[in-house]
Amino acid sequence: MTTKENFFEDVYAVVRLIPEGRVSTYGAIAAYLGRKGSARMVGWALNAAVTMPNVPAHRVVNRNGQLSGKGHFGEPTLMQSLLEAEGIKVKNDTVQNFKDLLWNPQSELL
DNA sequence: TAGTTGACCCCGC
DNA sequence: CGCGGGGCCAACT
Repeated sequence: MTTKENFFEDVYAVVRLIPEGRVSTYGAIAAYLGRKGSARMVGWALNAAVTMPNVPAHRVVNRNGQLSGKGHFGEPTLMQSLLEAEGIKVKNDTVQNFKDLLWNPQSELL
């Protein structure tokens, strides 16, 4: 009763630690949790994160900087709106200057 | 119970 | 340089 919930909570914790105006990637979070290569699980956790308040899942994008999960925010424009509201420029469902805004838990939290 | 899908990523052809 | 397949772990049907 603790395994999966622990994994979910862990993902939430990292996502919540993402600074405002920054973005992270599934692979980075997955690697930080030890599920390196299992980035899909991070996506699953974030899917459940929709029901979790205070979890800025909109700050989590794929390795390409694209808003992969924008279609899961209820409205396809919500994710982009939230990112732009934080000062992040989004164009064509892709984070501009993504490389510079990328926030890596393994490096930043270290 | 078993099969398929999924907010992904990497390698091979 | 473009396309396809495999790998990962868990949830859904």
